[in-house]
Order: sequence, then structure tokens, then C-alpha cells
Amino acid sequence: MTIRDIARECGVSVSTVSRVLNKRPDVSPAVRRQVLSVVERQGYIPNNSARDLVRSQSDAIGVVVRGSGNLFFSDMLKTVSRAIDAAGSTMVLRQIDSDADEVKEGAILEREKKLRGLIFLGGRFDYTPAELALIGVPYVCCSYTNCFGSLGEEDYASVSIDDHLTAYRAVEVLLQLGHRRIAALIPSRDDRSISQLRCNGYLAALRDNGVAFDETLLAETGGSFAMEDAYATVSRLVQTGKDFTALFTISDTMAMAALKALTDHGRQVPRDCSVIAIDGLSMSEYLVPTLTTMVQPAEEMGRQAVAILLDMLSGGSRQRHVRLEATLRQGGSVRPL
Amino acid sequence: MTIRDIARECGVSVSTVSRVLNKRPDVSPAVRRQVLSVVERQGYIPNNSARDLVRSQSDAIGVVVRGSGNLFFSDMLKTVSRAIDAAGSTMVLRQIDSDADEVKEGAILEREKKLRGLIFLGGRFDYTPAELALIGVPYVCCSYTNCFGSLGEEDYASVSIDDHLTAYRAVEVLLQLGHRRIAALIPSRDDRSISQLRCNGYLAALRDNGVAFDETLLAETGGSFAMEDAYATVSRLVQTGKDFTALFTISDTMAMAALKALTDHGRQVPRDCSVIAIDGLSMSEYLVPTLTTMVQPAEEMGRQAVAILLDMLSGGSRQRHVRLEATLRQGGSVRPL
DNA sequence: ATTTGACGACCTCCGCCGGAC
DNA sequence: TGTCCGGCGGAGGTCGTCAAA
Repeated sequence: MTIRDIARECGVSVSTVSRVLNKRPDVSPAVRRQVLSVVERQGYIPNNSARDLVRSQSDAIGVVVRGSGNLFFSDMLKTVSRAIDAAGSTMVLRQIDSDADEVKEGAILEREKKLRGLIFLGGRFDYTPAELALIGVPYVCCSYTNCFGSLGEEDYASVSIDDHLTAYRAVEVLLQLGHRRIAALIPSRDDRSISQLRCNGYLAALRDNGVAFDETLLAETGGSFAMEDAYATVSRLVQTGKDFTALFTISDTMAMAALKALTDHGRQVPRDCSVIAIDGLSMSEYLVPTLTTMVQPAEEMGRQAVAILLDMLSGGSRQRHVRLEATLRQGGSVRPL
Repeated sequence: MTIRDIARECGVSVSTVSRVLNKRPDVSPAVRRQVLSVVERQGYIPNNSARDLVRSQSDAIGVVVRGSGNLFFSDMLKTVSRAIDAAGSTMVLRQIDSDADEVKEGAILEREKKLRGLIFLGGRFDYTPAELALIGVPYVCCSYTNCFGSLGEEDYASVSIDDHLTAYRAVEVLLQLGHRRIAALIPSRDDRSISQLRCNGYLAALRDNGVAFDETLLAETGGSFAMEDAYATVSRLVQTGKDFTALFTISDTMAMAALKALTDHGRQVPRDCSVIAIDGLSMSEYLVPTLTTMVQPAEEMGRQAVAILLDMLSGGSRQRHVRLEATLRQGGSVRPL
């Protein structure tokens, strides 16, 4: 079933059917009605590949989301979608695996859909100029920066929170409430990524407040963000018998697993151990106790990412790197010592 | 940058470059190396649209997932992906909005990628033959059936649990523990979908056990599966002052919101109120208390869906409709009365 | 003036044939 | 004879242009 079949059945030319399908004005109402009815009756669906092939450009903006199971990107995605719609543009979404190459996928998407620009929701922190050369349109890194890479500040755009500072503040909350023996649950202390940044914030907060860093209170999952591994890691930590009154962790989901592990091993939260995290998933408001966490402004991040991209597309010159602030959401998982 | 540019730069023909890119054997190692190095250096990416367009068929199987935020489909998706790989086929994934038309999207995907078959993860329960005529390849409905539609049994394939029976059993668990005043938290009792099926299971279990149905204990969110609405609905229910010792709900995420609402209004779980749900998300093992829930065999469902599809593709004649059993996972959210 | 038809270019693959050594 | 490479044509939908009704 091709456009030619429709044309033949209607007794008109391929050009005419194409005009109807693309809602162009220069077709008589009678012919338009007839073509549409045949299209409907035959269940004809235009071939998207052929369509994409011939369009030299589109008004579409691509969004590449890495990590389909990442709840944090869900809220953000809604805002991004709305902002792109509001700008009269179209969003083309591609969800990829958390170990896939978002740059490569973005480049493929760019060519396939003839994109005007790209937004990456999540990605590596260590791009090199060579790999980014694949991308031929303006792009914005959303929720991460290139701090471990070699891109120039002017070579890309980003919207993010200050991961170091946010972790620093979270740990400070615990310190100010009198906690001194503060454990940290992280994937890895040197993954050249978010985990390392936030771990460094933890270390800096301890140092600045005169608390000696205790290596044995740093619990690494071995790179994993999975709840399963977080649970096992915290369980091991508790079983070492080490004393700690609070736990800092870098994501809400890991915190959820930590809450469970602590409870299962007889440590009540927050009575026996306070827990604080970073992310601010809406889900964590439904934990018992409600999770105390540093909320990333997901919606504002999405809005800003779209705003920056649109500005770049129109040749504007506004700030290309936006740092937003994470704010403390008081829950019930932290108590004064 | 097209295949022609690469051919020109290499001083070979377009055919030769195409042969290299498609890993065909009849190219000399020297030419192959040269072409690949130029492709690499130029960052050439073949145009997927043209590629898809020209292929008359592929070995790909399409998977359409409706509701990107649905955690239940995450586990299933991994199994489906592995099973398709194991069969030597390729998976093409499309995530769509929960209010999008999965049939339409599936039909588009089918033409775009020249699919051999389709698997729908989540969809409407009331298809008509007319709309399904859009789909031109074998397909399997995974996690739902056409029980509210007008398809013939022979017209489609499905893998699902018995929603009525599963709800029935969940409520029976509560009844056998002595509970009589059992509230139900559901999106809607007549949505011609999963909510209605499970609600009927609840009603049947009450009836068969001689417990009169109390209209005021049926809490509807108004069609929403969102935690926010579940929380508000349970809060209202508690505030009416109605007495109930247990709560049945149709999904783990709604149960999570219910746990929170009950706790926030002074009802401890399971001491003051037991909670049971259906789904068996891995996440709900990390709730405090662990959620007692009827676990859908997500992985087995994924495996079966692929197996059925492969059988249909090879002209096999095995059972087209597979009903799997949900099994009770004992948690800490239910107690005997 | 309005509506319609014809045509080529866009890009890649693939089967086939022909040529070269 | 076998190996390697070049060239051709068709398939797909769109869109601007030109011609024609």
C-alpha cells in the first residue's frame, strides 16, 4: 500500500494525494474529501522513512534520554515536552540504554529526523571534542556537565545543579544537627561522573567542619546505582558493627534501599540513624518516613534546557551554562542528635 | 556527507562502500580498511531513513510500550529484549505515552522498520477488528487481553494473568486472616480495563465469602493510577471515619501511596490496617513494611510473549493465549485479625 | 485564477551483469 | 575459473517548478 495505490484508486496523481496528506491549500474540497476517504478506508499509512528522507529540514528538536528506568527524568521530560510544544516545535524522543552511547544515538537521530537541535537528558561527564564533532546541531546537556572532559566552555551548553555543593550542603545539614559519624553510600568514588562529584562534596563538608574522614564509613556499591546493590552494601556496613548516626547517599532510590537495609538490621530511621539523599523524586514523598532530600529542580531544568537551545537556534547570546540550586526538602528521615 | 562523498574520497564506487558498510565478503582487505578509515575520520553515519526505506524486509520485532513511567514493564522489557536476541532477531523499541494509540504507533513502526512481528506491552482491552486491520504482521498483547473488545479468540494472541482471579485471591488472603471490613482503592470500577476486572474480583471474593459489599469502602480515584490521587483518595476515606481493617488495591504504586496516607492519618500498617496489592514490583520489596502483593511473573510473561510470536512467525500452531499465575509474595503489610 | 499532472532529486541497498586480471 | 570492483535500476514520499487544463 503506497501513495501510488491511493492515487490510482482515486483517479488522481501522486502529487495530488501528497498535497492532501500534507494539508496544503491548493486542492479542491471535493478531491480532498475523496482522497481522505480512500486513505481511511484502505488504512493507508505514509512511509515515515521515505518522508524523513526527503525532508531537507524539519522543525523538530531531539531529546535523548539515557537510562529508561531513571525516575528522575520522568518529571523533567514532561516539562521539556511542554516547552518544546509551546515554542511551536516538535519533540522527537529517543530512550536509550544506560550503557549506550548517547552521542552516537544523538547523531543518528539528528540525521534521521533532520533535527534543529538536541537535548541530552543524562550522559557522560567526559566528552572529547572529537566525539562531539559527530553532532552537527546545537545541543544542551541537561543534568550534567563536561567537568571531566576536554570540551571548551564555549563548545557546548549545559543545565545542571552544582553536584559538589549540593552534596556539601546535604552533609552540612547532618553536621549542623550534631552528627559526626556520617556514613556515605555511593556507587564509586572515582567514576569520573556524578558519584565522584558528590563524594567529593561529602569529603569537603567533613573537612571544613573538622570531622576526620573515616574510610570505613565510605560504602561503595562498585559502580551500581541499583537498589539491590545499595541494600547489600548498607547491610554489610551495618554488620561490620561500625558506629554511625547518619547516612548520606547520592540518590533517592539508593536511599530507599538504605532505609530498608537499616530497618531490617534493627536500626530505626531516624531514631537510630538519620538518612539524607539527593534527587527529590516525587515518589520519595511517599516513603515512611518521608525522605529528607536535596530536591533538584527538575521542571526548571527542563524549561531552561529548552530555553537555551531555542536561544542558540535563533542566534542569541545568553549564558550557555546554567547552574540551578537544589533545595532541601525536609522529611522525616533526619533528626537532631 | 553521503555514501557518495565517501566513495569519491576513497576513489572507489558507491557499490563498494555499500559492500563494506554492510560487511559483505567480496571486498579486498586493503579497500575495506581504507573505506573504514575514511568513514571513521569523516564521522560518516549512513542515513537510516534511506536504509530502512530500501530494505524490503528485516528480521526485526517491534515492541511498543505504553506508559513510559510504568515500572512494571521495566523487568519485562529486559526479558523480552534478551529473548529476541537469543532468537537471532533484533528488537525495535518504541515507548509511547499512556494516552497514545498503541495500535496506530505499532502500525507506523511496522512500516517504518519492516517488522516481522509486534509485541504490545500494555494496551486497551477493547480493540475492534477494524482498528487492528492496520497491523499487517502477527502480534502479541502482553499483560492484557481483549476481553472488552470484539476480536475473535483466533484473531490475536495474548499473555496475561487472570486479573479477576488474582484480585479474588488477594482479597481471599485478607478474608482468611479474618478481615471482614475490607476497603478497595481503585482507579475506576467501570473503565472497561484492568481496574474494572480487578474490582470485580474483589466484589466476587466478598460475595463468595458472605461479606456484604459496602459501597462506602470502595474508593475510586476517578480513573487515575497516580500516587498523588491514590494518596488523596485514601486520605478522604480515612477521614470519613469509616471503619476498615484492611485495604486491597490494584497496583503496587497505589499501595505505596496508601501506606503513606494511612500512616499520616495515624493508622499504622499492618497493626491498624493491612494492605495488599497486585503487581510485585521489585521496588516494593524495599518498602517499610515490605508490601504484601500478588506478583505478576513479569519475566515469564516476556519470555512467553516472544515464544508465541516466534511460533506464529514460523507457522506453528501452539496455544495463542497464555494465562500465567500471579503468586503471593508475603510481606509485612498484612496481619491476621 | 485555480487546480492538477509530470518530473527530478534526495539516499541507500541489493541483485545482476560486465569487465579486469 | 575465481576474485574483486563498477555501474545500473528500482523502491519509497515530498516538494518545488513548470506546464497544462
